[in-house]
Amino acid sequence: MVAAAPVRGRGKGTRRCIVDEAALAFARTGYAGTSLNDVIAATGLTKGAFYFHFPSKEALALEVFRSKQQEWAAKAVEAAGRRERALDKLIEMMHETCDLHETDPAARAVARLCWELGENPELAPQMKPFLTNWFDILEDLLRAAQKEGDVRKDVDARAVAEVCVASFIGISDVSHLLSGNMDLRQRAEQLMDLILPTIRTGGRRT
Amino acid sequence: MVAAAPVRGRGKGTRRCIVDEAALAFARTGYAGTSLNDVIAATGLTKGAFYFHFPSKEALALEVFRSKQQEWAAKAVEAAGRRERALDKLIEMMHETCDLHETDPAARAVARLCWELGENPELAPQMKPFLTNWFDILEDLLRAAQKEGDVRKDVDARAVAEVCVASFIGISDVSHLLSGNMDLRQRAEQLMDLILPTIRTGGRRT
DNA sequence: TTTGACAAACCGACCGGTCGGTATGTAGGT
DNA sequence: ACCTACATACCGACCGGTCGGTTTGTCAAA
Repeated sequence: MVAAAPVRGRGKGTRRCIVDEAALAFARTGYAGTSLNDVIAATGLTKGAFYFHFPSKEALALEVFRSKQQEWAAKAVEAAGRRERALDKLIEMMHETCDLHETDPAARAVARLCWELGENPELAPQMKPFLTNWFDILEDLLRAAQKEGDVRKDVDARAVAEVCVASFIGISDVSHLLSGNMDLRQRAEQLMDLILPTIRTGGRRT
Repeated sequence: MVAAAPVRGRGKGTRRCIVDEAALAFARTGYAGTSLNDVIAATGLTKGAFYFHFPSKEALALEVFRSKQQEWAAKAVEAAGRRERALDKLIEMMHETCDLHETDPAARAVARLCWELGENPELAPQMKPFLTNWFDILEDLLRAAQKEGDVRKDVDARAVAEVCVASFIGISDVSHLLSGNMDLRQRAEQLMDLILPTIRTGGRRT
């Protein structure tokens, strides 16, 4: 009819395309605020094509969540590899995450879907690991930093890890609303300027 | 037709009822995820009654936002009044806010609506003051604490204020997802344990 | 090398239901 | 008589999801 159509990526590529476009949409308008029609229109496909690749809107959201989460974690691990000392790794990961949020508008989808789908009791168990995994990663780094002598031995590594993750999330939300993530790095550094002196070896009081 | 109905609170009370019920719904399912029918059903009213009091769903959300925000600020001011020193006022306000979130499930509506409506460019200007007002309040308290000698003179009061607000928001989100706000106080205290030593007079290093 | 069977990938019309919003009616206080 | 404060009934648009059908790629038998 119309020159036989462009024969899209034939399968795997199409699925990727849907996930990427959905990530953008979910990041912008949230899960409930995004209609499948929007996503489908953005991909240039049709409803039939979509439902061949995904059984439901919820399944799409879960895939977006998993996919973007993994992508994020991979970049963080790579960033950590650029440093030797554990405390430097932690800071480097934070900077890399700032980069990611500044560069990729779809990165926000992870957090948004986490809160929104986490409201659903049967989906919450799949959302919580997003947080607890980050808790674990930072806790491990902080413990290592303690062994390396950069962090005071009497700090509660787990507590600090959880505070750091939660605070960063709050900061990225605020930065998104107030400046469209333009000042994310600055805010993140201000956070670290407040926390690091407390946990670093050499100086400070209770 | 149906026994003339109970002649509800006749006006002002009905409006309040709608706002309260809507706040609960928005807190639970967000703006896009909440249907007017849900809210209306929860109030026991009908659509006609709702649209007598509010011109649109958006107007309702804005009223919920304003109302809950004011309620929150009032409690914070009252809490601050219980203390003498500015730094104590700040901490007391934080505790009061924890109480509020533990007690009132609708308190979350403020933050959720702020993010969700803030996405709308023409509504964002009305959402941002929610953050900047808190920034201002904490900044003033920190400056006062500096004058009272509780906070080091060389700390950037504005920066600390913004970090505190943003971090607290992140912490309350995390606490909500992981424990239904059960551990909010604990997390908030852990945050302060990390930040206060850095800004307090007497000890610490750069 | 052709052909025919089959599966993967995609199309687009269509479904019941729900959405936010409107038009009109009416009971009761003043 | 009039206005407030509701109830009832209804609207078109759009929602997530289904379905029958078409096209395209794969591969084996002839």
